[in-house]
Amino acid sequence: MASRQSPPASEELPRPLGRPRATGGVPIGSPRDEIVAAAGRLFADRGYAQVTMSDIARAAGLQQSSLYYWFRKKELVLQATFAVNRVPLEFINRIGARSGSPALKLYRLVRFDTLQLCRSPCDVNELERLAEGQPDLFATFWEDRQRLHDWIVTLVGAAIEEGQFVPCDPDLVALSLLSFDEGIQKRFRHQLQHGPDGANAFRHQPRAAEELAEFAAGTMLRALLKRPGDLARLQRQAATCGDD
Amino acid sequence: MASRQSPPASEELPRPLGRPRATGGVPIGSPRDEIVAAAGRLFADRGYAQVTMSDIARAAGLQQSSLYYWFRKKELVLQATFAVNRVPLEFINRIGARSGSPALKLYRLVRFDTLQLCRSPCDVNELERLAEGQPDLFATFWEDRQRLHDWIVTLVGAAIEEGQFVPCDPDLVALSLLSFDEGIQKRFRHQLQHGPDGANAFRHQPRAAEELAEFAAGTMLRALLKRPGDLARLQRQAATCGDD
DNA sequence: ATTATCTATAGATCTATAGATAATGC
DNA sequence: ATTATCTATAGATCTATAGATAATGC
Repeated sequence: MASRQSPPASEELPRPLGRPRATGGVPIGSPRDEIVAAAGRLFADRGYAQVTMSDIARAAGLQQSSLYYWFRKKELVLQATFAVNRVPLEFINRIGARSGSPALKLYRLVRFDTLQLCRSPCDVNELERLAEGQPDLFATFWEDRQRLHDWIVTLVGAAIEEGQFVPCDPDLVALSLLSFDEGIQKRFRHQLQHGPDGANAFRHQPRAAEELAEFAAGTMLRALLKRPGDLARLQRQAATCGDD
Repeated sequence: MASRQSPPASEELPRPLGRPRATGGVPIGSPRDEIVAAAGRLFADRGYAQVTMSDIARAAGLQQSSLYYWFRKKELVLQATFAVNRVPLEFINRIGARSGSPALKLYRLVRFDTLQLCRSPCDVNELERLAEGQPDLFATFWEDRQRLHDWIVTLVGAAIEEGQFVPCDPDLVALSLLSFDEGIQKRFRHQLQHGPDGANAFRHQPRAAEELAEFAAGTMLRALLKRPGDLARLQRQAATCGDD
């Protein structure tokens, strides 16, 4: 466990294998991880389609074609950026396993999903478009999302059953919740992409992802609860055992 | 007013000016309108970026380069498809002028906006991305959207003032409402783009734009109303004087 | 002469591949 | 020998322009 992770910091880095980079730079960790990190930042900044392999290479200190040593296709870079933060489903299971009413679980779920979408490297709408052409590459992402949908349907059904929610169509609610999260995510990104100065930026106050996630969950739950007054208690419960 | 719009249908169409088309086809109305209509269908189908000038030309019965006689740039085609259904702001003014509580107006607004986004030729997210690079071309679209945002802020503020809504941040509400509409719109489109068979399509029941719009407005209003029981009356009021 | 089309192609932009090269490891 | 880079470039795909051409209108 306490294996030598690195030699004393004062010593010189051991020269890595292979031909040295033209930039003279030396990768700190694994070159692959550095590429993925750089790509993630660029995708989040400009959107996948607007980022070229040249951009990624430059950001990672490589020539364009050297990227192909690590990733055979551009889509594989994106895939890798998603593999990095693939906690969602695990987290969903954790929420599911914990105690609490269906409403509380739903609150946590919406909050978490919004937050997670805001933080992931690329706009879910863009991923969707890419996934159309490459069903296999992004299969896990869509499976996760589908499972989330199905689980929301279950939770909403249970909450109606228990009389906690007003009667409604669970499938329609699930679709709406996810749409809401995705819509919020998009606004959050857009706000980042232009900054407060841009003439094209929407003029609304800048919002933190946490604030948006909390508000989204609160709004949706209030709409669903038979007694909206219960929301405050729900929010206290969701806050006490901090999950994210 | 009763000017001859066309000769009796049985007669031959008068040959239009210019070199005949290679396909032999003859435009029914204005070639420009036909191009815009064809482009609108294609954009809605596949998304703007996935449609090339060749695609549009073929759909309109022309060679690719002939398009440039009518539209100097691809973006201008998109702009024209939006000019076609540019009712939104006018409609918003109509809602504003009519009688009714702020809550009722907001209900109508959300419903209308969702419907309008679902029906417009291209995904609002995609338009957003394009508008970044071409601020001037799509200025009116963004102005409309911004005005919508500002007006929602006003309405929400008024509803809080009157004690109809629970206390909340009007700017955050406006941002959320528009995000919701845009998210719903995206799902609606995706459902269309793949049909019920596609392996990548989200497995939720297919929904009509009207149903989604009604549900979105209802959900959001219920979340905001101090007495959620008022929603039913609101919906009756919104239904009686059919606006769309 | 004017209009609306055509054919042909320049030019830009990316992805991806081929093959050379400069390190280390054994 | 292996590894990881480099340079150079083929190939694909689109947008947009240049200039020819085939109609009608006057």
